Amino acid sequence: MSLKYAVLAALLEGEASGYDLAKIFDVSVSNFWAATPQQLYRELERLTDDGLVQARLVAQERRPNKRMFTLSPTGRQDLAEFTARQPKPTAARDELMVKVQALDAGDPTAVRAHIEERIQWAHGKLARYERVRAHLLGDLDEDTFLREGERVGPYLTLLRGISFEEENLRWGERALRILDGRTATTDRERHGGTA
Amino acid sequence: MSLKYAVLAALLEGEASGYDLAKIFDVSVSNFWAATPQQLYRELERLTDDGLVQARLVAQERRPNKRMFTLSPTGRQDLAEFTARQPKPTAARDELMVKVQALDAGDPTAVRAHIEERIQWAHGKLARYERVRAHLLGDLDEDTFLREGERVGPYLTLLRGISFEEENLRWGERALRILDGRTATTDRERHGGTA
DNA sequence: GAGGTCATGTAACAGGTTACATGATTGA
DNA sequence: TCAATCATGTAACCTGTTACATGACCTC
Repeated sequence: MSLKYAVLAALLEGEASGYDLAKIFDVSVSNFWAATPQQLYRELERLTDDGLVQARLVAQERRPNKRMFTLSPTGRQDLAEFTARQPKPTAARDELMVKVQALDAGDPTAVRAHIEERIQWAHGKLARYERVRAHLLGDLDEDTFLREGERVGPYLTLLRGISFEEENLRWGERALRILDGRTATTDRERHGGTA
Repeated sequence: MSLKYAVLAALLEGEASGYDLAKIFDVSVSNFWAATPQQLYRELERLTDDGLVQARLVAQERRPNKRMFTLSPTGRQDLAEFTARQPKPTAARDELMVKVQALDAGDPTAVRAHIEERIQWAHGKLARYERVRAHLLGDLDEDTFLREGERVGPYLTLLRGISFEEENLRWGERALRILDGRTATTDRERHGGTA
């Protein structure tokens, strides 16, 4: 049900094609709501049928035709009412953590490598977030933007995305140190100790 | 597909009924994999059919009968192989953030109230996590446990859950200050300023 | 000429959500 | 007596995932 509103909220930025939305979801919305392009196309179909978005066909030369979608007044109002309703609690789905949970009965070396990949991933995400942040701020400094900017919503969700990835980094580094501390112990036990 | 392994990983703690698992998911596993009781019952059915868990019926007096589930050797091996495979990236689903994203076109007062509720929720989760942490540590201090404890996996995922909720708290407080700064500005503009 | 981007879509299946149902026991 | 706890389950529906298909362009 919330994918619907995530799409409507994304369309607050302006007219977009399904393809555009897929990219927007990939770089920013995915921090709080993940969706595949297929989900988006299906959802846009429904939103158009229900009159919450307006679609117009744009013919292109040398490119396939595309459909551009805009929030309709009904859609905007539906979205506004949604913001007033009480949200459901966060539902996390992190496969890495399932592997970490089972680490001791599994393959600790492989899980260690997965954690390292997560750290690299977080670095990449943070770099992209910094570009999104600069774009949102435009030529304002942060304080001015937060006091007077027209739309702080996207900035607030971005801040949450940034702190999430920073925590991934901190947690990951700590987890690696902990795991290394354990193999070190095993090594000392095996070889007779070097403390 | 990962719910399967989240259940198997939870059964590493020992034999449990569907009802027990629902509680375990509620207090700890839900940080990285949320599931309703109905999902768990269905999954346990499948895991039993596939021989990854063993079920035994326990007749009770004054209580409905229950089925207790244990990891089978096959299940344990399947879980170990799972830990070695590369995890999919995290998929976030946070309805509050959808509302925050649309805040400027919605009901900022209501969204502010949702953020306050999220803060309260985070306080509650943190309190419960501290109890889980004390339980995991037993009578060891943290360093010793991390070096020599038999199962650090659940402790590592717990640390991630704790830092997630602490970030919710920090983000929420900051978001409230930002929103208040904006209504204050509007008030000054309306009434002629008090700076 | 191989792989990436633009741009959309179908179909089949797997997984998640919600509502409902049962029924005894225990504690406020 | 009301609500919560223990304990499981069915059915219907809605969402999410994966594989596949099309086809022209652009860059290496």
